[in-house]
Amino acid sequence: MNLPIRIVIADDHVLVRQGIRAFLETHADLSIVGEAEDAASAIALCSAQMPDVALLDLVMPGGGIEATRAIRAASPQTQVVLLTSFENAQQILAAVQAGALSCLLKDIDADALADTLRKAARGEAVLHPRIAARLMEALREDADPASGLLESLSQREHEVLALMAEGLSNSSIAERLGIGEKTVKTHVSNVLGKLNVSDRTQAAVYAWKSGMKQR
Amino acid sequence: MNLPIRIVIADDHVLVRQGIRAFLETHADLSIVGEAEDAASAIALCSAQMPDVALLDLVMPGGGIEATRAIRAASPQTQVVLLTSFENAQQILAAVQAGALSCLLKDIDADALADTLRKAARGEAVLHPRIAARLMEALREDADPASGLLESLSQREHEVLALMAEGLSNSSIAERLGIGEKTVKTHVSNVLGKLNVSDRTQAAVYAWKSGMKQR
DNA sequence: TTCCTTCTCCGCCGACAGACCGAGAGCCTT
DNA sequence: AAGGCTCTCGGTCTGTCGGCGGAGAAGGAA
Repeated sequence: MNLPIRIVIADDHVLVRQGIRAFLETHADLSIVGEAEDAASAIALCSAQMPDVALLDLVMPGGGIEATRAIRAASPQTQVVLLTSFENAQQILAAVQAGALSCLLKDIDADALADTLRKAARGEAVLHPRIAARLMEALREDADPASGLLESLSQREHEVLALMAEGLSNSSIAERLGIGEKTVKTHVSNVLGKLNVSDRTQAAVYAWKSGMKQR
Repeated sequence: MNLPIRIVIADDHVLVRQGIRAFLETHADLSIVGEAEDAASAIALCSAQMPDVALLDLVMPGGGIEATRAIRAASPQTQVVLLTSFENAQQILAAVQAGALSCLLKDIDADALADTLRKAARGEAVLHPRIAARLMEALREDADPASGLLESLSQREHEVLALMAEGLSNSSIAERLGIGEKTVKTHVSNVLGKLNVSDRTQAAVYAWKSGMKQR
């Protein structure tokens, strides 16, 4: 057996921290090297201790996501495992993109938590099944265009928008589609009108935000 | 107990289909209403049978992702569950965005498969833990900018680009940042030069493609 | 100090963008 | 046949964009 895995716990509820500590102390290979009750002290603690794993509550004073980002920046070898009571897909997505490795619900049992922490120390991610399900939902949602406005575009206008969204000028679009530049300008004007935006850049941004796939 | 869950299996290997069928037939509430060996016949079968769940191999002639998309379009009440041997995050992401509900690895045991199918019939998603881990990796990867060119931008230029990427005009950016429009134009010109693009739309597209997050 | 970068701002000017006007041809529904 | 939609193209005009050259102030590095 190697050195014990060094862990920092951050949660704004004392009871939760004590509970987790009590759970984890029954495992000899897990060592709790510090506790914090808000984002700022969690970040400071991780900067000082450089733990293997930081176990953070997603909702805590100062913000669990901000804490994740700061800890990952200050101490890259520290893997962040998030605990959450609720299943908010957007928050979880943001947390993952901020650098969180694993996400667990608080109803997890002690052995599974210990297992997740060991995996985290090795860089292996774990997603709670219910969280995974929510994440799937979220991904499916922002995958579907269904932004309404996009559907009002004609076939040709779609093509023109797609090329606009690649950064092409009117003349380049005309060349690519084999039509006149004046025609392209007409299509562009129609697209701007239908999308309710005032210039091609906003149209391109709209296309990207809507996840227009026809690249 | 309600009506049995109607399932279509699609896999290009006969042995796999027979194996799955043998597994599932031990469950009284699961009814296999058809088998297919490629995307085209799977789509046709689902259009005709309108099953509750389609169990597809991710790699099959015609493409599991295309099959997923077509089945979801032709028979929206059919939930798609994907089976895969490999853990390619990009493919899985694409599959989820094509409308797949759950993703499993082929090393799953029969009871877990049955459980996943029952959940799928109720619209509940299941992600295989190893797939979940890969998905997390992928999400973390395309979250980090690290596009090189972006790092040559100064702080102010970053801010200006971020606002360009939201579709703001020079005057709006000036207003937002509390500086003169001429100054904004200078920054914009510098950004265009550093990013090696010729207009603000291309810069905005670049920002989006690079996954610039500083919104 | 000197040099370099960054941020700020100025004027000039050509080029493209986008609005507004009209119009002909093809296609589909009524 | 009439009306509607789409795609095509034309002209005109105003505004913004973006390039070019210049410049002052502040801060850090050599």
